[in-house]
Amino acid sequence: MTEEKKIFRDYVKSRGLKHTAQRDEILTYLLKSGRHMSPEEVFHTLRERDPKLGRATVFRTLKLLEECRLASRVTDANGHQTYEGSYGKPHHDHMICVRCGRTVEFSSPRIESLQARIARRKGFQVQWHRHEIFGRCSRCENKI
Amino acid sequence: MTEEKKIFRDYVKSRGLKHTAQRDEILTYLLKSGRHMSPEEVFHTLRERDPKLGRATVFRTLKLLEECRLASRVTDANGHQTYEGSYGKPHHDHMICVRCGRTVEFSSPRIESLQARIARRKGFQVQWHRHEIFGRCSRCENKI
DNA sequence: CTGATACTGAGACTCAGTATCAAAAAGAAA
DNA sequence: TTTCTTTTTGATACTGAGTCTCAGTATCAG
Repeated sequence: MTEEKKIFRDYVKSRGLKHTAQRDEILTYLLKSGRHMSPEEVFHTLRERDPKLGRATVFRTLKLLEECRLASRVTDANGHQTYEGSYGKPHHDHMICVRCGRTVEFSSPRIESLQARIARRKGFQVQWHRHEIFGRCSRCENKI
Repeated sequence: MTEEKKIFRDYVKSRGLKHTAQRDEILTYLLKSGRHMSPEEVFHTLRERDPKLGRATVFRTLKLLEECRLASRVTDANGHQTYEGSYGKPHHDHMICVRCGRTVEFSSPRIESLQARIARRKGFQVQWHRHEIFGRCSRCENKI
């Protein structure tokens, strides 16, 4: 059993929740894919294997995975929410290509610390942030 | 006639579009309010004066105002889109209180330039970005 | 004034996400 | 393994933001 799965089981147990086959499937699929995925995409793919899987379960589970920090939520170029497996990954933000949708991760301790300083100055307690840069990736630079 | 209205008329004309009473009302209202407003809020308020105003017109017009840089779009704490009049305002980002919804503007040339450098390094052509910090504002710091 | 064209509003539609609730599954304890 | 409580599930209906369509209407250049 992977590290992530153990964390998930522990989290679930510690909160008095229950471990289920559906939750396990969703976690497994998200981890395996290694990409950003929309709830809808997860739903449709897993539904092919298990035609009884419900939409709501997927949404609920992804939210749960976000809560226990195994997944993180990212807004894509069209304003929709997607999730990515985030265990062991340090915090990072995204550049999103408006043409092909490809995302490139970036992180900048210097931006983070400037951000923290600005917030402090305005009396703001930071809980989380979202820093998304939209534009064209190198591959799409000169295309229509 | 305000500067903004002139810009709007010119933009509309230059694109071969037409100036209408509805568009004017929506622009006027957005400018007067000076706040971030959801399309729905604009719609309901203006609808009271003009019961024939259509939802779609509001959405279309706000998008048009965004195109000609008279308004800018900001995601609120619940992930919904809002607009604010942005003419003459330099670019800025937002800190959003997750308790009361209040937004505080900030701008940091240093963050902007770090961002530009990172993008350049990854071969990314920046078109726009969104940097939103969520947390608690000073007034809500100690509340439930 | 007139005609070409853009715009409008009504309403149907889409799509992401949520609420509800009865039936099913989990898992602790016996 | 059986029982019992609690959580979870999936079907379904719903919500709310935003889009599409289209017939009728307004704008404005000539």
